[in-house]
Amino acid sequence: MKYHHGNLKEELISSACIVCEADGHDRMSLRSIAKEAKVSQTAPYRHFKTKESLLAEVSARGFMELKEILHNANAKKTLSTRDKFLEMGQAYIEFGLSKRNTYDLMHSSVIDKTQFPELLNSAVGTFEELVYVLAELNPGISAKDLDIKCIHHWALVHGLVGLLRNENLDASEIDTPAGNAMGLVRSDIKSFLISALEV
Amino acid sequence: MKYHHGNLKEELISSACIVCEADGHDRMSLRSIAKEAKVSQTAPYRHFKTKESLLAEVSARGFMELKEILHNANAKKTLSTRDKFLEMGQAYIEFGLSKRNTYDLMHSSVIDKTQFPELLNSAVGTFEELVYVLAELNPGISAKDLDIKCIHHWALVHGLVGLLRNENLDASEIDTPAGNAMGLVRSDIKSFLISALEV
DNA sequence: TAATCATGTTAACAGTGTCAACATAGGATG
DNA sequence: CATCCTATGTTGACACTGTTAACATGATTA
Repeated sequence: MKYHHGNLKEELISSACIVCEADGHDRMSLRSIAKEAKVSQTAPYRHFKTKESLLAEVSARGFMELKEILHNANAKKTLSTRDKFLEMGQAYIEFGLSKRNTYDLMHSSVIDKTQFPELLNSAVGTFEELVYVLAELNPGISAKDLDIKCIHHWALVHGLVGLLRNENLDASEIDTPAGNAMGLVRSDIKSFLISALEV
Repeated sequence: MKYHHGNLKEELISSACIVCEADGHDRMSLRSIAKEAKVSQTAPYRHFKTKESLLAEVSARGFMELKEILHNANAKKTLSTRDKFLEMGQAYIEFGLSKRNTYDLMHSSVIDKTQFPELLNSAVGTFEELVYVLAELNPGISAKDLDIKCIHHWALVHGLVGLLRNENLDASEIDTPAGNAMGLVRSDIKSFLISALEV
């Protein structure tokens, strides 16, 4: 039994990523992931100043993964620009729905992002990928209008993820117009995007 | 010193509303609001099965307040239907930004809304107000298309609140295109809505 | 070889949600 | 009016949390 773990920081982060996605960041305890790494409950404090800073790392990885997903969607050379754009929208939404709890953390207020610059950089990546494709799609647009258009579309997909994630409205046993519409949208995200993104 | 408080449930809820908005729901403890009501730390359990169920009450009040705000915006008789619609969008966003932490709770996953039917009803209220004005704005639209349009616009304002709330992007000392665009949108929400909602 | 320092451990503190057992008072019932 | 029931309060306890201080270990470096 060696006293020093050797790779503790990395193991804590990847373990935290798994637990956060499985249980939600608010139900993850530092002690439990320390135990999982077969290490004392205060060992994580040699690598992370606080629990928040470990969560920041998890969040940053989420943003990086999302950025890569968006980048891949935008890199499908067989597609038209418009289709790449739609593909990105769909990929974004699917990420938000499949990595539900991680996505939650990424936009949670438990992390004060002004204190984690590298996290901020990761978060901005989402925006940048959108800029590329929208610029291609709107030749001659002013920089300001382009930025606003990005926010518009980012807000749309981000908001849709938020609504769809809220299982209160659809998939509940209660039959409401809102719930039914949610189910409709969820079952065919691409059609929704086509009707919504087409301005 | 009377043994029975007389109005404890109501006092706990309204106290929780204040604390949640001030500190965020994750930093609110049952014990602290019990102490604030000058009552033992387990007294709340006579009125709420769990902390979650008290939070559900707070969330429900948030939805009710939001519904009223939207209703008032939609009831301004001097405005055209289109302007009422814009007014609602702006009111929604301003609620999300001013009642930041409450809005957070309302869309948080710490409350399993399927277990709180009255909360679900309140949440659906947001959707209903939107249905009214969009139906008026799109005469002859099919029920299905109307529902989808509602989700579209709801997602847009909901998503925008989420992005603007994330102080990581604007108001940070770091100068990024995303941050600048956020500041632009925030400074003139109505203009943004006009450009975004106009399909 | 000796010292330094990153990285581990143990012990402790204050705080949390929650439950079981008990106390009180006010309204219903005889 | 006396009695009991029940809603509502309290005390004490449990297991858990994040976090800090003090100490231990062992690899790197002078």
